Amino acid sequence: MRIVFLGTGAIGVPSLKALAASGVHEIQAVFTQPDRPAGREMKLRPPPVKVAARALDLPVFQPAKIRASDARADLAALAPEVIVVAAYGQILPKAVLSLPRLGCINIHASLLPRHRGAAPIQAAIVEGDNETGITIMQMDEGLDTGDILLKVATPIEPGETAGSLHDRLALLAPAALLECLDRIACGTASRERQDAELATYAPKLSREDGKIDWKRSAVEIERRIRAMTPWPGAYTSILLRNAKVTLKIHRAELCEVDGGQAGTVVAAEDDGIVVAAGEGGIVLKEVQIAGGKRLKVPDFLRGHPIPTGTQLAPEE
RNA sequence: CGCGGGGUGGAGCAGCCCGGUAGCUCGUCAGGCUCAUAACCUGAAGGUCGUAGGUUCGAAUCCUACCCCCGCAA
Repeated sequence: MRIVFLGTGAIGVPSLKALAASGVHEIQAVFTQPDRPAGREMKLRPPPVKVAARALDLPVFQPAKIRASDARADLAALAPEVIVVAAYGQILPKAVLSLPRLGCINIHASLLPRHRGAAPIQAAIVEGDNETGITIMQMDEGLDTGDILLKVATPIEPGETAGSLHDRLALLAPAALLECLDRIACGTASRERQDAELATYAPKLSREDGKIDWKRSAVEIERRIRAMTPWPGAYTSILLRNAKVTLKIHRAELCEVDGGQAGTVVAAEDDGIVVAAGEGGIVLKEVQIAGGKRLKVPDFLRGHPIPTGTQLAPEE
């Protein structure tokens, strides 16, 4: 099939590569978001999909707005049979959705209708779901509301972070996508309408979402830490040398704890920094101070002794 | 020119403002104590203080340039 690929985030990269390597599909072009100032120094950085597309020698389009008339004209000129969308980052107008004969197919990183929206992977972990997956759907004008073509589930392992889950899901997508395109080509694709009653919405994350509220239960906090890793990162603050600094938490586990006010350090040993939560306790295993390197707790404690009773996130 | 922190024996840090013998917590090695130990005691090895210049009688410390790491912000 003649395909145009619309994607920006890394989750679409394996799928793009798989399409290119399939032998049966022709990727006419890749549309991705413009290079944006990012990273330190605010240098212009190309999105992951662009890098992959370039490596595959595919034509790349980076319209600021896909709904702009010239961008639509470019698309129309290619006359794709189907458009594949993966974490593109822009809402597609009806004119684009109806452009290809077979419409637009979206790769979504959750089992729809659960976790529609921008941050489905993180939401699945925050909610404590036992499983999540990849949904291939026929796009319509709503936000992730289109008919489901294919779903692939995967269990969420204990201790799994959004980062590791993201990578696994990204690798799950290609097979599902190819299977789906096959069925569409043969006319054997089945469509399942989403049950709106079961829908949940996973809004885009912000920096604030990584802030730990120690009054919540340890179970919730532990999930949040895993969900926010590696981005935006779970963090709290701590008083070191009389200065309040941000402490990023890379790895933590649930633990037993007796007593202790929420947010206070109950013990700080090489085994970890034990913090009392609203209910239960969290033991920090790997942390990072602002400006410092990511450190395992034993190393961190060498240079930053933390007395028992220290209050995290003081005065907030 | 987006803002900011940092590069000091193997690890993590202090010392820098107010130049003048390299320090702390660990680790490593040896010895001791002990039924024994990751515990405790004693001792030892190990550092061009990111790189290159400059100021100075003297620079980890002050000045300049460059390299590398990281937090914020996106």
